[in-house]
Amino acid sequence: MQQSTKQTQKAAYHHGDLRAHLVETVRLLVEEKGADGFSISEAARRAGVSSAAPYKHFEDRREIVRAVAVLGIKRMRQQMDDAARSATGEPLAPITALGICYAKFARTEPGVFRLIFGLTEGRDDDPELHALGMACEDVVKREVRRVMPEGTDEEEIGRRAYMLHMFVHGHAFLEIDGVHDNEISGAVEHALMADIAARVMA
Amino acid sequence: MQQSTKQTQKAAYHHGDLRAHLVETVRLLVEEKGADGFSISEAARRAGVSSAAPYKHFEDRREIVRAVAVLGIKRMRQQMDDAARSATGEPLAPITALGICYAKFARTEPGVFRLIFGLTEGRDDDPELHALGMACEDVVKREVRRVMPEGTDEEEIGRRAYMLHMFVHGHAFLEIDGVHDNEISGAVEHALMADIAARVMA
DNA sequence: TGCCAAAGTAAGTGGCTATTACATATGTCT
DNA sequence: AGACATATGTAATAGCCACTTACTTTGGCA
Repeated sequence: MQQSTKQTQKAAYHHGDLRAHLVETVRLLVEEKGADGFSISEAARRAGVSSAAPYKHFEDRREIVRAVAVLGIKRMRQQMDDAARSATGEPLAPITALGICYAKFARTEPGVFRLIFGLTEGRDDDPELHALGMACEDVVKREVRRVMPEGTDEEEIGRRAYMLHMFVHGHAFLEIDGVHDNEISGAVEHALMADIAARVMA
Repeated sequence: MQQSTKQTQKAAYHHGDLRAHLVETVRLLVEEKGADGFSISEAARRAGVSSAAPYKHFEDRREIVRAVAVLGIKRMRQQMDDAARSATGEPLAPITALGICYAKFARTEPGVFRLIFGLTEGRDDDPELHALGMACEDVVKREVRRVMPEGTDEEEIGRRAYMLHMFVHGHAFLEIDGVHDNEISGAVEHALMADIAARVMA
């Protein structure tokens, strides 16, 4: 049934690809009301199917939400990779770009961003999500390695990458949670990220 | 009815101070199952009252959870203040201590920590919680001000305080969410925090 | 063509939030 | 002391939700 993803064209069965349709509907609901602010019944209603239909495609509620998180983290990793690779100019530009990208993702998809990071439910030490998180970490390490002197200890690289992660992760959360009053413009954020990158890599 | 808080001694009415008893029960449930992982009915059951009883003391579920968050953030602010004031030695010691304190709170009360920071429900731009958050921020600013050259721009102080906050906030979340594999011992965390403090205040 | 498995529905179970109507305890005022 | 208003509790209920079960429809294929 789900060996490929060309079902989109087939407009299969009754409703087309209900599984994918549900995941997208739930993604929107996660953004709209938070991961715990909506019901699967509501998602089914929006998708135009009965409240029992989702359970033909997913074990339970958690699994649906988990699917949204998995797609989200993959999207995030891709964006990080793109941002780092397309950054040019100063040596620290890719690292700065990574920070901006991270914050931008959180701002654009705060619901999914929160979901990804274990808040509430949907991922209690899930191995797949953990592995995908590591894949993001690897992007950061790759860029750190590129800037550090050749032959630098892997442990030191991990330490720097972690510091960078701490920074941007905190920044992302503080911003989407509105903990600080000051609105941060793009230019200010760029300067902040560049400053952080310089301090951490110094 | 609630003009004071000396009800504790009075062991009032049927159950003693059910309001406070409920808040404590819910605090434990928040730690046990997360802010969205339990029901008010469950809390009522644990407190030994009917499922309607909580609604004599709180408007709705959100208000109960909010009460837990308010107590939590007050506790956090107090601990931060204590940590900063009792730190001695190097000039940056209070700032390092603040970071350690923040991370320790998150580790000790991860459920409440997540709750405080707007995740999920219970505080949508709540003014009281926002004000209490600012009170924490003020502690950090006070210590930053003490270290910076006299007469430093308030804006610059805010910027440094924010950088510190970004760091420790990110660290706290990454740790309680188990994003990284490496376990962090007390000594390593101290070194990390001191390193961070030095980089930010440089 | 006829059969089977996939995908859907309707109806039901048990739990949750919150409300309503009712019962009981308490402190106060006389 | 007695009586009342009010604070505090319960039982019963409505409406929603997650999830299950039994049944129906549909598309692909032997």
